[in-house]
Amino acid sequence: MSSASPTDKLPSAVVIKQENVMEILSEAGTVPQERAALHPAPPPPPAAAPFPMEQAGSAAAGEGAADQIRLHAELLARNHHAASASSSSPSSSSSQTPLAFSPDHVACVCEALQQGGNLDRLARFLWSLPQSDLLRGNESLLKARALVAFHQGIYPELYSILEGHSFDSSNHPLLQELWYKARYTEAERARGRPLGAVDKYRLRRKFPLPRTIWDGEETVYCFKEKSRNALKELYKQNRYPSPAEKRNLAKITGLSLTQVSNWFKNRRQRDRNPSETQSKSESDGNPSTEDESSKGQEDLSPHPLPSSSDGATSLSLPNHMEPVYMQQLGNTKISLSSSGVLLNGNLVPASTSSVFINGSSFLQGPNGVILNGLNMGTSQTVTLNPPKTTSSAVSNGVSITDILVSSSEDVKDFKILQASVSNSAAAPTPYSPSNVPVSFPGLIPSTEVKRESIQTVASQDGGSVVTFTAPVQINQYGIVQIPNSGTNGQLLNGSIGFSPLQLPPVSVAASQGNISINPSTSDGGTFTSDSSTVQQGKVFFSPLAPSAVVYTVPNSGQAIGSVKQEGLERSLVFSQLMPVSQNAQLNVNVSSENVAGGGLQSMASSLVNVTPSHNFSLAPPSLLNAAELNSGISESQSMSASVTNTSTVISVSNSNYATLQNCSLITSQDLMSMSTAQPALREIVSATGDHVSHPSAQVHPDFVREHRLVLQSAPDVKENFLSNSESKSTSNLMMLDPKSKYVMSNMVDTVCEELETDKKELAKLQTVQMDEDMQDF
DNA sequence: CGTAATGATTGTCT
DNA sequence: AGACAATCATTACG
Repeated sequence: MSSASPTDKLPSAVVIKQENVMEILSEAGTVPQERAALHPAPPPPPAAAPFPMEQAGSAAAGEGAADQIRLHAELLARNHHAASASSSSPSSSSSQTPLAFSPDHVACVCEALQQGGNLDRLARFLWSLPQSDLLRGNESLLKARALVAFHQGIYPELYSILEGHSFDSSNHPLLQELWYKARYTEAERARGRPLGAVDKYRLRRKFPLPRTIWDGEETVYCFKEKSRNALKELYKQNRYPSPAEKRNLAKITGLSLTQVSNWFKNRRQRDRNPSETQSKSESDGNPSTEDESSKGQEDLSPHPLPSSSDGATSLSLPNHMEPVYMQQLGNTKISLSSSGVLLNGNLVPASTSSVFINGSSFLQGPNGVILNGLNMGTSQTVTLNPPKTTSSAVSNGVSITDILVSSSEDVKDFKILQASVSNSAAAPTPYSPSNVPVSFPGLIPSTEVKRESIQTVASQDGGSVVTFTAPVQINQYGIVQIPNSGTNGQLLNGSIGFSPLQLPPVSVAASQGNISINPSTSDGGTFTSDSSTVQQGKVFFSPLAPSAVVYTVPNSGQAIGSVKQEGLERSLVFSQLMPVSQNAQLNVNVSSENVAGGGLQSMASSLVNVTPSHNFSLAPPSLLNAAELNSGISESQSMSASVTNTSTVISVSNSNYATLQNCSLITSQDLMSMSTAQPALREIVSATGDHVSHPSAQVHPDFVREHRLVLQSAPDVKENFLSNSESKSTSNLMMLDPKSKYVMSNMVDTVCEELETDKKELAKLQTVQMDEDMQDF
């Protein structure tokens, strides 16, 4: 996502030809060279005064004024406004007299000169301008001044300009670049050597962009942890995913197809050459060596903790029990391989028989139960205990941490990291592990645990019991609240605890089918339709909106609500399953044959307030899953479904799309909006088409999507615009070349012409276009 | 500031 | 077109 990097040059998706402008400017007898001869000396240093006109009726000023006039005359003459231009005498441009040209004219000229890349001339022009209130807030002028300041190396002036005026977002890219480049240049001069990438990065950090030229939106370079986990998981299974798999993964992770491909590419490369990266953690182990499918059995086999081969004992879990590994990465951690569950966009690889349900993280075990809780409070007690031999349940109530129990080779990756997501109450402040009691003393090898904050996780022999003291709430991340609770408020992050979905590995392996919970559609088909490409046996839960599921533990009146897991029985106790948000409907489509077959069934049945049928739908509508968005984009059929129910964003984008495409006549407003959209479009394009900067932000994908749609439709729009404008003989401002690039043609002509009618629009338009071009500066 | 980890890009090969 | 190797760029950590 290089596009996100501030230093990256945006691809010149929009190219404005400068020849025309230059021709015009030089045609009227003032060839650039001539000008150079006329004005061999650079304008007075801006340091003295950016707009020296006031102070000087000097010859130099007069000369500048003459230059200005000449310039304007050139421009205007071509637009049949020679009369007005000629009427003005050189003296008319003095400070005492009103502007010979309107601010729009001045802006027009500034833009034209910027366009032509003739900064020296632009500098002279600016220098010649009188100080006028009319021009004071003129953004084009300010931008021109900034450019000139940069060009002349007067950086304090540049910074002052950039910080002193809140620029339109369309100008941000250019001005940001000026800002950074000025910083770089200053630093280079100071150090006397070229800057490296890291040096530049440090400068960017040291001199953050002023908000006047930056919307404050952070760029994200690294992928979300859950995305990486999903990638890793698939990688373990298949180092060479098919295009379909990549697409699917892209959907799941919210990454672009290119990013997914890049990731695999890099991963393979780095696994291949472990030498270059000594990172032990990497490799995920031995990627190449294991073919997940073949390794399935191995994966399933527990990996003893480093501390003891007999992990079970160390955990004070039954001996027969498989070792449990705890892992937590960011908001989510995935581990395992064979059959998986996807919740909230998190891919949970299927392991032998484990189900993860979690808004932002989950626990996984070989045969485990995953309960993840955030901020459950100290009172929360989780008990784990694998009944017979295979299953184990783990629940954590850590305020910041999620625990993931995994079964296998992921051991290397197992780490407990600080979770970034928690309920609102959770402060972003780093927590200190020391404050948090760890109740799995032996469970977490110190070497593997980076940060641990397991508050109360206990395991008991005798029965897997997960206990929560009352109230559990569901926060936006899916925290479940338990009604009836007494005093202690507890939050379960993860929202749903599935205790006993654990099935013998066999049953899981054999069972196939997907469970999908689609937040967006009534039919829930968005995911399912694609699920075929997904590995069988996986359960997909698309993002649980802030609503999600309410998981109530009966008997909450008791000190501890409990979910009991008994031996072979797969019982799951859900006392309440209620939609928390609007329209929230829980919709789970479970293939009949499926899954965990009995397991799920039992689950369903045990869910109170849930239809016994295999289907329940979760339709939390306010949020869209990135995956769905992507699917919507790539696959039109799914789009309609999404649109109906979920997000206004989508519908908006659709409407825009339709509008753009269908409009036979594009008004100036349309044009403007399109133009302003370009920066965004360009960003997207540069980002290999679709990298999402903030995949986590549910809204963001929408944004991207929207712009993608716009992007798609843009060519048509432009063409329409062109033909329309031409037919109306209003202007010929922009043209599209075969490569869909903008071509500024006869810019000055048109601009001046337009000034008569639609000055502002054109000026802005032009500004936008100019900005695009100015990237090269 | 050095460095590790990792995402992106480029050029080449098949 | 996709895979690959080499390399660059960004970010974070100490």
